[in-house]
Amino acid sequence: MTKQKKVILDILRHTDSHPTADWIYAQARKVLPDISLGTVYRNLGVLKEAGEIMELNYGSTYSRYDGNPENHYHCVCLNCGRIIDLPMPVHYELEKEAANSGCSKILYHRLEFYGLCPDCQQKEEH
Amino acid sequence: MTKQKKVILDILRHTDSHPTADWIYAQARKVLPDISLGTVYRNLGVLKEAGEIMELNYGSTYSRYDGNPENHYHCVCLNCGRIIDLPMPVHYELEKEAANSGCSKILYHRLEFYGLCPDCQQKEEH
DNA sequence: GTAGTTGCAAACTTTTTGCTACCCA
DNA sequence: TGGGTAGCAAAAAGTTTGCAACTAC
Repeated sequence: MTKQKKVILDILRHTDSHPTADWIYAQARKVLPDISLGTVYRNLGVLKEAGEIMELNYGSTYSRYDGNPENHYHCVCLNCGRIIDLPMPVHYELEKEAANSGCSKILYHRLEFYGLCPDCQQKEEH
Repeated sequence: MTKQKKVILDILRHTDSHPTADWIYAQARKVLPDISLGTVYRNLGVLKEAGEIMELNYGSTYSRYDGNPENHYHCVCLNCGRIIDLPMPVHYELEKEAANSGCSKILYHRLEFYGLCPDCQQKEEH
């Protein structure tokens, strides 16, 4: 665990904003001004492999990262692009159903809802 | 509707392989040898906007396209990368639940299962 | 001491874009 | 004849990689 990796993990653990690699890089530079973008990507890859974080790619050309490795569901705002964690229970029974529909050996599933986040919804009402 | 757009839509409507832009380009060139990759991308974008097709990006650096614009669920094989359609019903009640958890104005949702496809599952057993 | 990691920069992949020419209603 | 597309090639955007120097243990 190098200090670079620690800083990156720290940043992800202390935000719920599902940031991009670039944003993480910018934050990390505030602590380690000489850190490089390559190192950020390398460590994000290592942390992902280790199951410490998750990589999300919901309808974008770039990835976002999630410091919470437990399965949980997301709301993706089609207006501002924000990704919000949803405090709803994970429906493992869906995996049984999918298995019966022809998907063998399911390890996990992902569920995202696309719409408007509360902020954008409110703005639209004005 | 130019002939290029028609060919691209035709290719997508007649496969269930969720192909990449590159694969579509290769197929299209068999019919229209002078078609360019830029045109493929442009038309995929237009068709997506028109709701004729869907763009999928499940854990890859590149997108795949789905000629079936109706919401349905997928099984992503972690071994061979294949994406399979699942003939299970769409659970719209999940959207109600998500709305109650803080996601306003939900337009649609996506659900994917990650695991092994029947082929890879079988190979693993040997 | 050394195995693994960094910073840097160049390379790579996928997708987008600018431009001129073309096609067809 | 003119508005919308195509083809081409160059550029953009995001990510990965090779390498010499450096770190952490």
